[in-house]
Amino acid sequence: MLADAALHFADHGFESPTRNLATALGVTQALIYKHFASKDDLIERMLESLFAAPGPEGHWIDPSQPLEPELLRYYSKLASGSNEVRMRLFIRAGLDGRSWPTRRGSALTRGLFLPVIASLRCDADLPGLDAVPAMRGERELVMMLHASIVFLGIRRHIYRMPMPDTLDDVVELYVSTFVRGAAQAMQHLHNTGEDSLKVALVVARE
Amino acid sequence: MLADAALHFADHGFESPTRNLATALGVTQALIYKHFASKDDLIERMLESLFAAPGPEGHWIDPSQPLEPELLRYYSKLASGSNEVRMRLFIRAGLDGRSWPTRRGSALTRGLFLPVIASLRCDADLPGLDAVPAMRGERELVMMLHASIVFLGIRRHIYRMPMPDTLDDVVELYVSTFVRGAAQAMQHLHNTGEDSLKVALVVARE
DNA sequence: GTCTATATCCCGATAGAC
DNA sequence: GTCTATCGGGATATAGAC
Repeated sequence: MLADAALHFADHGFESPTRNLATALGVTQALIYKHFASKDDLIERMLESLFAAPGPEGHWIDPSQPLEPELLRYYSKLASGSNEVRMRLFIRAGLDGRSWPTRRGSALTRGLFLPVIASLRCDADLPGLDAVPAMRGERELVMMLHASIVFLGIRRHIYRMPMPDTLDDVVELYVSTFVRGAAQAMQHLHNTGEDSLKVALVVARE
Repeated sequence: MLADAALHFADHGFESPTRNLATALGVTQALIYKHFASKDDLIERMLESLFAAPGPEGHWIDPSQPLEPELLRYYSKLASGSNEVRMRLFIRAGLDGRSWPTRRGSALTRGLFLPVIASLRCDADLPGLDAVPAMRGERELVMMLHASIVFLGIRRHIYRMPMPDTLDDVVELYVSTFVRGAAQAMQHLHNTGEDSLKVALVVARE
C-alpha cells in the first residue's frame, strides 16, 4: 500500500487529493483514514519506508581495490537501478522542506565519499585519512562525479527527457574522465597553502 | 506582479491557493482574475516571463579564447548568480510536466556545449566541427561539468543545504579537474571504433 | 483597477453500518 | 477491513459596485 502511494505521489505530488489516491489504490477515500491518522502521517510513513534505509553499514566502495573499477561498478548500478519513484519523491521532499533528503547526507559521506577519498589519496601517494583528515575540497571533488551521475537521473526521471536504455557508456566516460582529472586535483589540493577547500570535514556520527 | 508571483510559487508550489498568493501580493484574490483568465494562465505566463528568455543568440563561450579561463568566467557567474526562484520553478515545472525545461535544451547545446566542444577539439588537435560533426559522447562529456555546477545550485536552492557564500573555489576545482580529464577523454572518443557515444548530434534549429 | 460578496465545487476528516 | 454518507472549511472563479 505504501509502495502504491509512493507511485501516485511521485507522479502527482503530495498535494494530490486523497480521493485520487484512493481511486488509484482501488479503495474508498475513507479507508485511508482507518490506516493513517492524517494525510501527512501517510506521506511521512511512505517517505520513511523509502529513505530510512537500514542501509549497509560498511563502505559501498572498497578502498583497498583499484578505484576506477570500483567506481564503475558502483555508478553503473546506481545509474541503471535509479528508480523514478524514489528520485521524484526525493526532489519533491526537498522542495517541500521535508527532512529526508538532508538526513541522508552523512551516510553518503561515510559510505561513499570517504572511501573514495582514501583511494584517491593512496593512488596519489598522499597521507592516509588517519594522518590527515578529509578536507572539504576532497569531498567536493568526489561530489563532482557523484553530481554528474545523479544528474543523468534528473534528466531521465524529473524532466523525462528521452534517454537510451543503458547509460553504461556515459558512466564509463564520466568515471574515467574524473579519475584522470582527480589525480592532479588531489596533488593541487594538498600542495597549496591555507585555503577554504583545505578545511577539515566534519562528518556527523549519525 | 509576475515576479512576485514567481517568488511565491517558487516557495509554496503551484498548488498554493490563489488567496495566499493574493495576500502575498497585497491585493484581493478576485483581482487576479481581472488580469489572468485562470490560475493556470497566470502560471504559464509567469514561467514564460522567466524562461522564454530572448537570450543572447551568440555563443556564451568564445571558442577562440583559451578554454579554461572561459569556463571559469562562465561558471563562476552561473554559480554565483544562480537564482533560487528560477531554479526552484525550473524543477517544479519539470516535475509537473510543464514544457519549459525541455524547451531550453537546444539553446544550451548551441550556446554552450558546441563552442566548448570546438575548443576542446582545438586543444586536442582534432578536426573541427565543420569536418566532423559533434558527437553524442562529446556533448555528454561537457554535460559532466555542467551537471556538477548545476548540482551545487540544487544543493543550495532545492535542498537548502548550508553552503558558503562564494563557490568560486569549488567552480575552479571542477573546471580544472574537468579540463585535465577531458583532454584524454576527447582522444579516446575520437580514436575508438563504432560506438553509441560517436553518434552525430542532432541539434534542433529552434 | 480594485474592492465586496458569493456561487459552486472539492478537500480532509469523521461517524457508523456491515 | 471496507463501505456509504456527510460535515465544515477552503478552493477556483464570477458578478457587480465604486
